[in-house]
Amino acid sequence: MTRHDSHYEEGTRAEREGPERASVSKAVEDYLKAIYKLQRAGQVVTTSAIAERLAVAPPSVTNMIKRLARMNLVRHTPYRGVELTPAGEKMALEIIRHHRLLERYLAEALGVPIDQIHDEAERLEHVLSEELEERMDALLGYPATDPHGDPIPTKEGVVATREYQSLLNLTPCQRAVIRRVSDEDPDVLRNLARLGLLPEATIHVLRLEAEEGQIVVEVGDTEHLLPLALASAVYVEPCTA
Amino acid sequence: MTRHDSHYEEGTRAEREGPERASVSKAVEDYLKAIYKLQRAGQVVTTSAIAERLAVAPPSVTNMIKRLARMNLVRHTPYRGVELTPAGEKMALEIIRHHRLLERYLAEALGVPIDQIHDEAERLEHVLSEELEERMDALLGYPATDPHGDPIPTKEGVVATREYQSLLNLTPCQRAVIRRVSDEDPDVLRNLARLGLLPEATIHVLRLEAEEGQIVVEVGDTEHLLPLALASAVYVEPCTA
DNA sequence: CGGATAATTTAGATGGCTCTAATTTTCTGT
DNA sequence: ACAGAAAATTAGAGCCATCTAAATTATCCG
Ligand SMILES: [Mn+2]
Ligand SMILES: [Mn+2]
Ligand SMILES: [Mn+2]
Ligand SMILES: [Mn+2]
Repeated sequence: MTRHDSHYEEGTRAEREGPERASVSKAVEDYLKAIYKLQRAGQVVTTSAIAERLAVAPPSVTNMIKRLARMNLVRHTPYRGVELTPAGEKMALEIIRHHRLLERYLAEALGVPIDQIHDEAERLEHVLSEELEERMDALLGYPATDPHGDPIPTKEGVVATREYQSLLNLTPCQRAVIRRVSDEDPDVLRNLARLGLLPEATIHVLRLEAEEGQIVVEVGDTEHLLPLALASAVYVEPCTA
Repeated sequence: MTRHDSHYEEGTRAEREGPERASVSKAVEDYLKAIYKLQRAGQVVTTSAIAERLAVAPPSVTNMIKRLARMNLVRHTPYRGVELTPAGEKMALEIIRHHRLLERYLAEALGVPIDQIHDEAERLEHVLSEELEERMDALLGYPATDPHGDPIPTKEGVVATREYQSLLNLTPCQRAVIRRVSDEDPDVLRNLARLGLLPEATIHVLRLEAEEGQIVVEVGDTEHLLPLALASAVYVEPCTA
């Protein structure tokens, strides 16, 4: 064979991995992330909790757990649940860092609406290189949180967790700064964004209309009737002054 | 079971595909792109050519070709080669569009060096949403080419192919504008970038030193001895004036 | 033309990730 | 303490994408 040195333009480059991090599949990364989130939410992490979160069947989870255990990313006690090893936690935090940094980048640099950034980041997080991560981070000025107010773990895997209280706990006449909004439901998020109820905004609780299931708040100069469904997605830090 | 509506933050969203384009795997996309490139380079597209380009074994290619044929993305004549169907070509162009748009975005918006943009784009191209594609395109002002000078196919799948002549064909004293540089070899690319020999640059050929295997060119105000290895990667449009 | 050689395909296997159905273990309530 | 329910695992299967070794088909050349 005359080995004509492959003339390609955008084909796959020859393998030359270098001293990169252990490359794992998107599936593995998603499981680690799910386990991390469940673990951090308290309680022991069960097979069914993972299955529900990832929308897969329980046997798929058992199967994957065994693989993760073989890779020393989780510790598994059969019938009892899993726990991330330090290596597993490190990897989970790396992906979460990617996710939140991407969310911020998408919102800030590309103007993607806040209710769409999650899904975009969900796909991009698995293919973000360290190089690009660093560039985005620098370009954004090394942000501490994503647009939902969740902390961005550092490159070293340190995450500054802070608990804020629900807007529902505020009493009339109180002022507070929004610190976090739940990124669970895109619809809720879209509505919060429409009302300007996003992290860093200052709000003023005018009155509670519990019977009617709503709260009257002032944002900027306008009053809003806030249904509880929306209010419960907002976490705040009361003004001390 | 009490179906507690899954409280997740960044887990996989429930399936609600909508009227998206037929989602195919990264592998399928890579094969289509490879076939497109080979097809456009003339001749019939053989199993071994694809295998070499994608760095996989020939039986893997045969296997995938059958799958692509079943999906009506290629036409396969056993032992004779493959050809993209219109649907297959459309998909190939879509990925190439992603790739080149991403290259441009990475270079322009994130300052990624030109010799690194290819590999980054290679991973990102498979997860770029139409939404993001549109935003990047707009932000860049709807560019016609990528940083290597290759045309970016339109959303409709139209690609403006132009052939330029090699810098090697120029005669002494001729002036020309660089229109394209080969993106084959990152090292070559890095060296070209260092000398300012990138698309849109104007060069002036001072003399050919064929025996010594180099060309003396002027870029901006400085002279460079250009080894043939570099010169052969540069394609130009001679100045008519 | 026909044999050697090269290209391609077939055969058979593997790993990753998923599923359903069946089984086993754990939990819970009386 | 134990029966029934719930949760987890095992068993068995499938699809995707890859591999090596063997068989088949095409090409090339004397
Ligand atoms: Mn990273
Ligand atoms: Mn977030
Ligand atoms: Mn697209
Ligand atoms: Mn390019």
